[in-house]
Amino acid sequence: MDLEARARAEHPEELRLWLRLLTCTQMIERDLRSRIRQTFDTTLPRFDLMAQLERAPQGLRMSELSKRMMVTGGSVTGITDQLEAEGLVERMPVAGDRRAFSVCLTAQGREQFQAMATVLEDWVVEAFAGLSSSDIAALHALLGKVKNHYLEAV
Amino acid sequence: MDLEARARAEHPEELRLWLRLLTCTQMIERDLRSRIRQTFDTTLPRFDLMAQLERAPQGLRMSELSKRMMVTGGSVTGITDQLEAEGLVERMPVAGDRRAFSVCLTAQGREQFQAMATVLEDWVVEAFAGLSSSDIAALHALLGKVKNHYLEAV
DNA sequence: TATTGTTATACTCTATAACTATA
DNA sequence: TATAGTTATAGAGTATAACAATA
Repeated sequence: MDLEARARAEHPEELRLWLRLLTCTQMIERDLRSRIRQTFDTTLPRFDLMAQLERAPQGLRMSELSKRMMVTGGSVTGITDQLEAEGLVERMPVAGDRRAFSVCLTAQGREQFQAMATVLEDWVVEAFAGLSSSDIAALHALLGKVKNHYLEAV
Repeated sequence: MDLEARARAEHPEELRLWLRLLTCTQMIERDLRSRIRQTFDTTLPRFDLMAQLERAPQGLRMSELSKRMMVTGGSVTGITDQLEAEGLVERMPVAGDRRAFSVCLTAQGREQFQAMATVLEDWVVEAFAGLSSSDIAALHALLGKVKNHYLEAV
């Protein structure tokens, strides 16, 4: 067995795991994306940004959104522009730093987010209908390990 | 508690699981995408298409690629065009159906794929370094449940 | 001099729908 | 009439880098 073949044989489990993780996520994501667009005329990144804000009532800075959504600043600016134009979020000045903004959900944005989240949750429940409660907990915990290790490594 | 609040309270675990699944996948995907582009000047969907072909030495039809990659036919055509222009894949005629093609890796494509896969595997191993062997097996099995249930539901 | 956020550019992927050729 | 694949269009997301304003 040559070096390359050895390298492949040594850790095929991780690669298989990655491919399966990617498949599952894309499968569900494609479905949700299609439904969310048809039902609410919006996109997953826009929903994601609103979800971040919903958990941060005091608002988040552009840089913080960028970090949490794991997207570059330019993308956050673009998505925020769209949502602001539709009156769903607003840029508030930050006391003590005139460079920065705090992006907040408007009342309308909060209302629309709640409506979307309710429906989305039903879809997500469907997506995981093959799992028992303990399966869900186990999967959540394992992915937590992946996430935490990754964040520490960076 | 009104209906909406009940709906949200009844299955918050699924939504949390979905968000974590999405986060983990995007985290790893972003990293791999960046590395694969800088190192090999290619993209994940292109790699994915080549990976599908690597597992199917006799080649795959456009429609089969579309199904396995879970993207529309137009996307497959576009990616195949690029790869064919670079001599990495080729469209072969299918005996008995002059409408169809069988897309195959060329010798050069197979060679380049092996080189990429070897390096990518190391990156993927890094990504899952927080998991033990049994964790990996468990995660793989749980995602398998998700996947199979989803495919049956469709 | 560093940081916050925006702008400009270019590219990839994606879906949709209309289209051609063949079955 | 249905299927395989292509084309055309339009849109979103992304990265990069240059830029403005402020720290």
